[in-house]
Amino acid sequence: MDCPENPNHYDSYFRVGFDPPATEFQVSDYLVLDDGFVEEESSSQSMASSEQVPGGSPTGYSGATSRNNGIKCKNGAKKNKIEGGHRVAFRTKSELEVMDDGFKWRKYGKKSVKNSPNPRNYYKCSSGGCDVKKIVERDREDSTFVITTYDGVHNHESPCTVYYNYNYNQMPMGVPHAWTLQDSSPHSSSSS
DNA sequence: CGTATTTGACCGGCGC
DNA sequence: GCGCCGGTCAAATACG
Repeated sequence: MDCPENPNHYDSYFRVGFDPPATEFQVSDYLVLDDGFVEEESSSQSMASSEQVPGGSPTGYSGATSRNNGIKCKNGAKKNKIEGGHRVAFRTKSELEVMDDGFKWRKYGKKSVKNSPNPRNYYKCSSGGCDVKKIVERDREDSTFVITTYDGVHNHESPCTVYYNYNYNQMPMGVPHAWTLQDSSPHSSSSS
């Protein structure tokens, strides 16, 4: 998958740790689950939320009217396991459970897991062709912590990220390579 | 009117 | 074989 939004970006994103203008999330744990590979990194870092993009809400996404083109793996046609799928788990300390990465997420389900007293929210990328899923769950011990699990990678760029890229290019501080997307580098490097 | 969100029900997989 | 849990979809509702 070629997607520019691979976990690596998030990693760099956190490492950048530029001071956020308003919202501040503390990443307590950053787990990268990639095809059996699990990396655990406990560090308290400050991260900014893209939802505070000065440009306003990045609602300029293409109206995904085709909500029907979703996966229809109902009758045995269920998708295989996470084959080459990217799984990224974040544990952030935030009052808001929904952290806008700049992408538009559509909630498609909510389920209460027995392991946690708090319900688990299931989000899916609203962009057509992008079957990225996001699972948001509050920590059962500390409700102040939110566990966000990203499943898959975006095959498109988020308007918010592009904005950041554009903005940083003009910023004196420079732009973190993490956000410097390869604007149009569809190198399908199926890293499966 | 259109779109996003909500809730419940259904299905599949796994464990016992 | 049955039960339980997790996950997803689908229809209805609410809001913009």
